[in-house]
Amino acid sequence: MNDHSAVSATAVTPKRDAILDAALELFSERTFASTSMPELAQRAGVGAGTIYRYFDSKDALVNALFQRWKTEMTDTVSGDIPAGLTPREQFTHWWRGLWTFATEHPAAFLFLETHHHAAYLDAASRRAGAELSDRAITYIRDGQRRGAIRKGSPEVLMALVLGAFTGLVKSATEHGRVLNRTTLETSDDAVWALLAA
Amino acid sequence: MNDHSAVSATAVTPKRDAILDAALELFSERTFASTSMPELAQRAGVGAGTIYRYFDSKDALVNALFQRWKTEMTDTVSGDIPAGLTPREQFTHWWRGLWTFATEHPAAFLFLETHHHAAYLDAASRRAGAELSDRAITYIRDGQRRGAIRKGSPEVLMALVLGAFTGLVKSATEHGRVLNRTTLETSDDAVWALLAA
Amino acid sequence: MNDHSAVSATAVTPKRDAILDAALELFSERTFASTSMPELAQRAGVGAGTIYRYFDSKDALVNALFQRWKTEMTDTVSGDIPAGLTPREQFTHWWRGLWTFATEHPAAFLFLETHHHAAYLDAASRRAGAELSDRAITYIRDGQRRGAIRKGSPEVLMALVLGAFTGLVKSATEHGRVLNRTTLETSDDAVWALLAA
Amino acid sequence: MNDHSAVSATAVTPKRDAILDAALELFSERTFASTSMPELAQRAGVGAGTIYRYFDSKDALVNALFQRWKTEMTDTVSGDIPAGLTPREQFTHWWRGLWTFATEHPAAFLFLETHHHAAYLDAASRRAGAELSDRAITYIRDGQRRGAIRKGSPEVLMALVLGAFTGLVKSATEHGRVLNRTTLETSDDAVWALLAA
DNA sequence: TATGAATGAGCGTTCATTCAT
DNA sequence: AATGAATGAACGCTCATTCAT
Repeated sequence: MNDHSAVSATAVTPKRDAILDAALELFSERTFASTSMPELAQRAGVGAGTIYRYFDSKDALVNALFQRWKTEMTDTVSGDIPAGLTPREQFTHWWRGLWTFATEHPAAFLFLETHHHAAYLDAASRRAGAELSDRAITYIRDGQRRGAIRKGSPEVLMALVLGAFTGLVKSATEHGRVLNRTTLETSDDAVWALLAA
Repeated sequence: MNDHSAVSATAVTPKRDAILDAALELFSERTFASTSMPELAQRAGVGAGTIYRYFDSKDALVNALFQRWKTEMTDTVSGDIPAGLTPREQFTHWWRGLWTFATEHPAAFLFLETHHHAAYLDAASRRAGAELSDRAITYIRDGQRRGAIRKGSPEVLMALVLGAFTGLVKSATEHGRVLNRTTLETSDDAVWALLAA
Repeated sequence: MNDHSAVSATAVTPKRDAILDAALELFSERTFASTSMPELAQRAGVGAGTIYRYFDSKDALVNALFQRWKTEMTDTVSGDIPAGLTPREQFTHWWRGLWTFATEHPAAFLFLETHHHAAYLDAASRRAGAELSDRAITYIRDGQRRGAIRKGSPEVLMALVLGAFTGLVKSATEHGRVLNRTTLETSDDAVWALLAA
Repeated sequence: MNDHSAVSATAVTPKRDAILDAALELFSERTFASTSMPELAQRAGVGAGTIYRYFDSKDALVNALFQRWKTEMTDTVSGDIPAGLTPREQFTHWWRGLWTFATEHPAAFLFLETHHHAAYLDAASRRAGAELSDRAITYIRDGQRRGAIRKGSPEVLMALVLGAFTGLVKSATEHGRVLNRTTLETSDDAVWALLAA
């Protein structure tokens, strides 16, 4: 069992990072199942055996990658929403957070989306995956209590909102467009209308 | 090259259908890449070699499957919208059409979604995939002209709407829920609010 | 799980036999652990994948081989000892049986000897391996009761006798000699002296 | 080429010894082929690279180990047989020597036996392996000349005797028994009967 | 001298595809 | 038309060996 977890976060582990970076590229270009370890090794610029110094298996690698980026996304999206805002203002923080993450790390966003349900995700990955949803549902429930968000199952509303954002990113990726600020603001208004009471 | 194109559309080709049906089951249970041809042959109740009488390769099979279901979905969703309706009424037809397809063929809906970007899709599949989007964009553009749908890029609005629906279906699947009529009506209102001027 | 056990014993399965024959050659020339599957496939004249139609794994193959030959050896050595003989006469049947088997199937004899304790042998192999010993111990116990065989632990006496025979075969193999009839008769007398009361 | 041959025999080379000791343990627990160098390094408490300061390769290591223990066994078994004894008395020295070595170094005894024929043994190992046999054959030939040992090929008689002893040790090991003094004395008599004229 | 991270050839095994029946 | 035994390239992974530190 290795994962170099004892190494401090500031330690330089360039090969481990090169492997994770190459994995993110390949798993979002193709998929996990259709990326081979030799291919990954080559892209990372390491020997095939080297991957196994850092990760126990292909599955362990994809889980480490998933957790790393899901945590980053959760922090970026829901990490620093100030208290004392109206639900409408909070929504803009959420939407802008999603936009920031998807713009800065488009491959990571698509990787997380594509691999969300995958059979090879372990308990830690599933827990990491649930955190952002949990926070969003809390936000929606609170907004409903304050009369700002429409009635209905918070899970359904969240699914609609996150689905809409995902649709936006995929569409932009497919057509080679970027998510510009105009799109951000238009969509912020439109999706808030979906949510508003 | 075979695809039985000489066989008339109404001819009964039970093995071909059995193969496509088994493929849909397996590709949505696991994934395309992690389904093997012998496995597929067994599920379809045919010999492994028989698949190659109907499809040139595994890739050709997944393309045929994609086109079959994308066509079906396009027809179900946008096939019979009566003329002379308001944009709001038309939207309900669209949304109900999506719901009908996703409810009657949940595996097909998820299969189409999952494989939308896949590298192995050929030109015909991509064309089939674009048809529904094209019709939706036409609808949105028309609604904007009539002042019923909010301003903004039709592509973006469509991405938001289809993304929202996809989010709904995936969420239901993940939590083992079905898309009931209440959810249908609640979401119809909410998503129309997203779209409405 | 395959092992073609449903196939009748008289069915011709030439590839399966070719694989087992090649495995016997290689496992006795080198060892199980240092024989590779590609090497084995080549020696057997089949593709590497073909081995896996007949055996689930390398371990399953070595177990099938062990059981096949241990059964054959048990039958040859202890299968047809007539009733009503003196212990001395019975001993000659045993010794001649060992000699027959080791002469007709020298590689099999060495393979069985070398792999007797191996960690990868399964329960069925261990059971097959114990049968001949059990019969030999019964013979010794009976000879002791009749006063023809010397006192002492039957297990120890059997270990000495079978060990002596094994030493003979290994020595012959090492020096490229065959076990001729003179050696057979000399050793029959000598080993009976070991056993006799 | 290294083997520290410049180092005097009495020099303390604790790492080399630690490596050889760990190798004996592991090669008798599993086998040579299924013991990895990193595993061996860890058991010996040295770095993986360190092994290569003392031994050129895995093969060189197993040869060094073989020679070390074969020499020790030869000395223990045939090193101090006093002159002027009868063949019967000498035999007891031989048998007791084997028993002493196998009791004090059971892993070494089994290692030597298991690797006797191994393809990777070099000329020096084969020479070391032949020494004890040569002395035993000289003893048998002398005993035959004096009329104390039965007629027949000395090689065959030696193979029977050493084989019998090996069978005894393996049987004891398999059943978790030790070679006690009673067994020693019983077997001394029995095996002398095999040898006696 | 000693280390252990790094390598890449080679392992056991799978699977898309072919072809004799 | 249909089969499924057979293939061999390619998979995930291991390990003897090297070499920068």
